Amino acid sequence: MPRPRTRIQQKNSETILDAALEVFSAHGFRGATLDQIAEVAGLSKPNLLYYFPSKEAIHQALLTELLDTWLDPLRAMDPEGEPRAEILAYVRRKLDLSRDYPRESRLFANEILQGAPRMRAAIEGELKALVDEKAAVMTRWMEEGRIARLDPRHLIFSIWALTQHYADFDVQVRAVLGEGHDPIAEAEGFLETLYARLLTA
Amino acid sequence: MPRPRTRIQQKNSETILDAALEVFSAHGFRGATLDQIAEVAGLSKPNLLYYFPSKEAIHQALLTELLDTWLDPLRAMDPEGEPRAEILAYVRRKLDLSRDYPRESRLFANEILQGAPRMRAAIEGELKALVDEKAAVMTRWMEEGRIARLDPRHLIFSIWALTQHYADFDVQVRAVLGEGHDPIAEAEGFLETLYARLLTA
DNA sequence: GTCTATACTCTGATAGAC
DNA sequence: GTCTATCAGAGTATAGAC
Repeated sequence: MPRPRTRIQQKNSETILDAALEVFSAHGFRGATLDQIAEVAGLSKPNLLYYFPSKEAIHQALLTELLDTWLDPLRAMDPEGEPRAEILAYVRRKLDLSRDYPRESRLFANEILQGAPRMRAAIEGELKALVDEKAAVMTRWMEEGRIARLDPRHLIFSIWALTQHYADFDVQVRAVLGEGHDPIAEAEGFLETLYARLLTA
Repeated sequence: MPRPRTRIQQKNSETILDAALEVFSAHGFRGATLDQIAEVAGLSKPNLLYYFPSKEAIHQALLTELLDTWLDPLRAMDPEGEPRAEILAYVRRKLDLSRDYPRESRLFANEILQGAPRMRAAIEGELKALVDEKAAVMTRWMEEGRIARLDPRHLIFSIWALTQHYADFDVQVRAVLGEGHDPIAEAEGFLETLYARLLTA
């Protein structure tokens, strides 16, 4: 993969990655083909492989980029802030990701669902470390009596599950709700109520 | 696919379906190969195709079987029961599915994640109808003041998301918790608390 | 009913002209 | 840098012996 130096290289790399995100997130790694990605990108298949050495490399580039986006909302939770507000803001940020980056959410879900074959290290390392850190903060908040006592890790899991559900299971959510709904807008109110009640001792 | 008449046909069909569930749930439809399924089943590849006409047919057989298993816990929610107990029992049944049938959960997740290409009709039909029916029951419970007012469909989504997360994202959950945990046992307590607080007005 | 051998298609990747 | 042509391997499915 040539380091993107010229403007055209920069642009093509981005075009490829965007097309790859579209296809990988919809079909998984194995289900996606270079032909599809090339078609979406508007480039020839050999041209893809001029910018990236292999299909695997394209996928890896996406995952690496993804991890930061994915962890940012939790990183931004301020240990010195007001506990309830911090947690609700975290929920809102995660929900924003489901709204604005549903393809990234599905890429991530595909990867975990299949046993995280290409992300195991990041999950056991970076992700776990961040959760440990923030779980400690939440535990302190609970000991100070500022929010209700709960298992902080399962609390975090619940936020992941409830927010990502609206991106990952979008088809099902829309099918069940029928026409004329904005699932994520509705979810925002629902989750606000849920966490307000849950965190009140 | 020969209707399983003899005992050996019955047995082989089941062996194949079990092997297929193992492989499809771990790798998705495209990611799974007949070679893998044959290997797990301990049969030859052509022998698989003696029992089922195609890879697609094996997958379809699994999905059809799956839907009933999947909807049963919600079907069993009794409109005449005690509201809080009925909903908590539903949560527990769904969590039992995540514990006892994680492969089925991942098969379902893979299918929805990729836009439900082979299940759309069932989701828009059977699934939606059941949710509509039970949402009406919940709405009545709310109007009678027996549980807190909430959007009943998002309440159901929350139960799906929170329980299936422990099967679908098992790798991540275990990586974050580290050794010496029983994720689903812990989740049971957490979710009991969550829904007790949520349903209390 | 089950196997070996094989046909045929798809797909990731490369060669080489321009 | 981009394209056409093509290779090699994998994968679904079938033919036909036993």
